[in-house]
Amino acid sequence: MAPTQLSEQEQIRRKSLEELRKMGIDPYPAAMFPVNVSSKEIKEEFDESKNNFGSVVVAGRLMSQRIMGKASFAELQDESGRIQLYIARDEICPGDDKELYNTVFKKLLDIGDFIGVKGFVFRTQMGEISIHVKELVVLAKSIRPLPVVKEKDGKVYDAVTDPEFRYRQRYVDLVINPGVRELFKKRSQIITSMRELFNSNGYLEVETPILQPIPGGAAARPFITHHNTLDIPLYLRIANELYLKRLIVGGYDGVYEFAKDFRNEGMDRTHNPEFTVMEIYVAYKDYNWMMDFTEQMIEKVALDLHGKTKLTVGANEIEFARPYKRMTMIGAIKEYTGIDISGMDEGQLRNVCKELNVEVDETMGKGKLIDELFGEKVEDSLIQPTFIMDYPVEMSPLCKKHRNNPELTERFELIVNGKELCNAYSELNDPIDQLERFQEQLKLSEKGDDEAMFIDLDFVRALEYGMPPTSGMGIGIDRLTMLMTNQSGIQDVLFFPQMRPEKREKTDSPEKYTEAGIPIEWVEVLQVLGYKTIESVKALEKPGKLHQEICGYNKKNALGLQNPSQEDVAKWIS
RNA sequence: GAUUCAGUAGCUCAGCUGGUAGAGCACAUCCCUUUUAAGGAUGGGGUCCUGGGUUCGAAUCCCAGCUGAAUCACCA
Repeated sequence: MAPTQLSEQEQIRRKSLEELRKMGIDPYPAAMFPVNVSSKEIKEEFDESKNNFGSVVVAGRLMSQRIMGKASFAELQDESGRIQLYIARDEICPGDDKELYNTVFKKLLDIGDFIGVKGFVFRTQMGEISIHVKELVVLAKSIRPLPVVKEKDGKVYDAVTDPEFRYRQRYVDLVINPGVRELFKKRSQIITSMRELFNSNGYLEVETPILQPIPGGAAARPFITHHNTLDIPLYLRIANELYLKRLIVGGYDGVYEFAKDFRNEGMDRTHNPEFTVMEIYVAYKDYNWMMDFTEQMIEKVALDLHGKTKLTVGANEIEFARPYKRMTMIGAIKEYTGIDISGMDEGQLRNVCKELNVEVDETMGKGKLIDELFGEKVEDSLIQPTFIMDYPVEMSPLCKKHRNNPELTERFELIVNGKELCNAYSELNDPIDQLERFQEQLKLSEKGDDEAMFIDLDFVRALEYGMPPTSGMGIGIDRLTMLMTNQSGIQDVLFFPQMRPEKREKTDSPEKYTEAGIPIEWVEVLQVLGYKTIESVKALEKPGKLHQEICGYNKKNALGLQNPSQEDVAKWIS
């Protein structure tokens, strides 16, 4: 009997796998299985009086078994949900051979196995819609036990709640925790809903480069990589703005892209290194139009998803119905602090910040100071959807100056639940102004701002050919999903949030041990005892301790191996 | 990056002021003709995250580390 590192349950399942094979049943058959209905359709549409569903074929995971003599109940889970199976021995084994029921179903099948069944739908005495099974086949064996989560009247028992487990093994989370698959369907539906709106307006869905020689369109630290053939650095995009505007130059009236962006910054409950944004650019529009359009989009998303516009998010009720409140940034600061900062110079602003205990430092210019004021004193208070308009020009190098005030820009953000959700501009299309703004950014960068934008001369060249007046808007899809599904962490709306890599212990091959003079039969023992590398054996100082450990293990587990002498063990170590 | 909390069976968790490692579910064996989170009985299963220290004795106390979470800081 070989020692093993598999748990008892895993060993049993592997044994069952072999038993199935011995019985001539392929635990991983290749042939397609002709499913003709989902569990959800059956539950929704079954009508006893019509006796519809007289012949159904369904497949999924076996999630529970309740065996009562020659009849059993089981639960089958497919993508749409669960349905109860009624399995009677003499129904699935009409002849003399009762192995399929007695051995395969009762003994060799486990929770998590994929099976397929054929039968008819009926209602049990307890009133539950069930499938009376006539035929049962094994579709795929599961050899790793699934945590068992139970649900009764909407109450969940023994849910797997450990975030590390849920995020690292999302496939398990999806199988066992009710609602998780549904949540990610909602995410998809949000995107579909937006796409419908854009397409119905005739805007074109496009794709632009993820690998960019100049990471533009936002202020953020990029990931950097290297292209071997060109032998140049390439950056993973931090935004798709500049490429989409090039397409407006090229003559499209409306373009949009659902894009993964990458930022090499901190990770927390609202930041993942890769995240999804949607950016849209529409020619001949301005930011006023875009505010209307954004409202329309958000309202539609809420309605399509929930059939209503008033949603609970955390402790708040949020009304997503149009129209949303609109305030200028300076107006909002005035409203929430009582201080009118319009016309103030840098020194005055700095004093205001000090007065209000807003932390500032020497590198901050006028725009940054106003931004800090807003972020500290206003943003958190804006729970209901609110457009904040007219940001200082220093903060918005890609945005057109305000038509009435050259210190401001025609920019708005949509703030919901105290957090920014959308960002939009009347896009800057003056190539000379654009180049100057880039040069301003370069100065910031020389001052040590590692998030200042790079100069993209090709983009300036594109603007020189002429770009029509255009309005653009970007929205974080992950954050939108969090809002719309009432999730508090970005990790909960990403299938595979970024995690520190799992530490896997290095394990040496048995050859390495035998090369060091250790007999093959002791290798697995050593590894089970935690000496997974030959170095870890060599690192030991006292052969006596190891000798005792392995002899003890041999005795305890009745392996029947001939114990080595202490001298032998000492040779392994030396 | 700072502070706090957590890590015990496949899963959810208990384990007090240090004294033989526990429950439920899951698993195994047996009994049972239709159950509803779970029919009954019996049983197996543990690197108490890792490494040090204190102690006659550590899951428990101390130190360091690993992993995760929360709060804060930073951050288009």
